[in-house]
Amino acid sequence: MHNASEMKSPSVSATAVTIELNAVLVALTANEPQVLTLEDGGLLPSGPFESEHPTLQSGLRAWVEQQTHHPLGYVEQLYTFADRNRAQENGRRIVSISYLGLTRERLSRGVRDPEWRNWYRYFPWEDWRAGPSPLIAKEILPRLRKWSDAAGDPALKRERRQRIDINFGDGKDHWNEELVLQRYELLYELGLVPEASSRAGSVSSPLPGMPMRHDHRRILATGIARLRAKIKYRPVVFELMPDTFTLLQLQRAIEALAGRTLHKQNFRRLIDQQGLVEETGALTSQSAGRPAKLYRFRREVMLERAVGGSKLPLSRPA
Amino acid sequence: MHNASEMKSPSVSATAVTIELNAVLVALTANEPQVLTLEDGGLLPSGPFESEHPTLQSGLRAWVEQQTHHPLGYVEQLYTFADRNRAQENGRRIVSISYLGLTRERLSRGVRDPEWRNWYRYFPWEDWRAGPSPLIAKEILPRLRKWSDAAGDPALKRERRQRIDINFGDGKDHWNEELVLQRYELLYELGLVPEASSRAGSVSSPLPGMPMRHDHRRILATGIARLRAKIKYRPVVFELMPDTFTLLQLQRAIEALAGRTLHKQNFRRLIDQQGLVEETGALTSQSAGRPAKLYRFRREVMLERAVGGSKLPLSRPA
DNA sequence: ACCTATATGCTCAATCGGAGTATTAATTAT
DNA sequence: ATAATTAATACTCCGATTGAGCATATAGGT
Repeated sequence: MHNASEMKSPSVSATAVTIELNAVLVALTANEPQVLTLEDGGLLPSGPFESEHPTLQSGLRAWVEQQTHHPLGYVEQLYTFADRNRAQENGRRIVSISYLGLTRERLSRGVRDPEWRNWYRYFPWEDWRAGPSPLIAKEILPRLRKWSDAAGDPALKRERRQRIDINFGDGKDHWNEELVLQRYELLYELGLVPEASSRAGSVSSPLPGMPMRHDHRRILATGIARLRAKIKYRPVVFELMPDTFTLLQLQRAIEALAGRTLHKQNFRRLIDQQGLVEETGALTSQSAGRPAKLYRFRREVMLERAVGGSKLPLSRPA
Repeated sequence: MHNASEMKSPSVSATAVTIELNAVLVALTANEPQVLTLEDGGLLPSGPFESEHPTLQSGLRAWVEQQTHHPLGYVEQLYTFADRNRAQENGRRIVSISYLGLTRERLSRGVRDPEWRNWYRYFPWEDWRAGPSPLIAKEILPRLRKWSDAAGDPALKRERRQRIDINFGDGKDHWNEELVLQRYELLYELGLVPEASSRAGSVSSPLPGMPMRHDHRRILATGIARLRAKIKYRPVVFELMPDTFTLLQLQRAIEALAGRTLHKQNFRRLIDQQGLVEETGALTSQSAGRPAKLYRFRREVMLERAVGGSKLPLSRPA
């Protein structure tokens, strides 16, 4: 029984840690995905969790809103980890809890430090809107192939080749836009990003793409990956859209996040099948081309659609 | 600039907290989903995070394996939260980080305290393998309807009805097996589970289904929900299966986790389309019925399949 | 009057997914 | 032994979904 009680609650002597909250705050400006950064783009906003906050999320909201003077919309937890490479002055371990936040407005516009940056500056190879990223074929794949060819064991070589294939495809097609994190981790492992420089081999001329301090670029990758996955089964894009918008604007928004172009007609078919939006009655006036209808998000569907498509071949209720 | 530096790292005076790791350990025995519990089923195994562990996951593995004397297979993080209702003797806040773990063997069999329990003892309404759970129509829906009918505002009433519908359907069909957590939370909100008794209204004769202490049943719900979602797009079931198995055994395993029955023929079609398994050449001998082929999991597919199906109507690479 | 840029409507074929029928091959009960 | 029972497997059908395009409509600009 003593064992059990040891398991059930931390002993008083349990290690004390400090909680750090990190935020990947996303907005869309001019059809470009933006993320809020600090210190010349080198850090994600982060702050301590103080015990007066009732929950972690409220703690996060508190300092984000205090810093940005703007309400924060949708928030979801990303991941928690204990950074083994960081400790505090007082020796306490730091545990980082990261969040993804979506917001409609550009916050603190023009201000120098909290600054919005296009997330593709950090991950240039993730933008396929103009076709397969040339960076992959020209810079990345050659180095990855060198790595897989360097494997002695044929089995290991096959494994490495497979891993490259899954993550980066053949440079042309078979691109899975959700693997943002895995791709970053592969590049990190091979020392192809500056953040990896403290480890083993030196960085052999790092790839294009801005680094961040600590593991903030990894956290950003996690956030992008999560968002790219989520837009497929939850109407979260609307958190980033203005109240009314045209279908093309909506399409461009999703394309910006996914880093891929969509088939216009099929996209429209999908949208109205899902009943996600309704016409406002108004039309766009300015700009070239035929005026488009304006739509608004049907907030009701947040309740209607439980989604969660089953890929399981269910049987009849009998 | 001072603002910025405040944001980037916790001040030395930042609140100290204690980390508690919780585990939802799952195994399958005789086609029933089992979860490891302590103290007569009232707690999930949990232990403190000590700073000598390089990562959170290794900390988790360490004490789980020390307690159960068995290696732990697949592990994934579930959620992190700061329980507002709990504080430690020394006043430190407790932050709980929960994990889902899958294991092939029944650990410490027959031992009294770490004990495996069928998870449907905690969530009887989640088992639809024998058809729509009668518990829902007889016990749950009547009480939920009382709640929705009690709403004065018609808009509120509609909202409540919708919420009931999404989560529990009409008692017959439209069941979404992934909403384990949302359903539990709804029941909790309405005070229909014993754990909610400390709050507002007293519990009006709680529903069937064993409670747990603290918020462990909520954590369990999170784990089940995650696993039910994951088996649809990742080959995690195999972490719970023996080395070789028949297709029916595999089907029963998935049915146990999902709480629903599958269409046998279509299930088989799906499995071999995906190329997840290969024949061993052997057949089953004992037991009634025509002998079945034995299969094994093709570990290679872990690499092959990046899966992540897109529901986006992509356009051609142009 | 054209040209260009969008918005929208519709079609067509391939594939997928849900449901069921039919047949084969073992074990168990009578 | 023979029939009943339990599984395993093979196929078929058909409606819904999805990927790709063609065609037409409606604006502003030159």
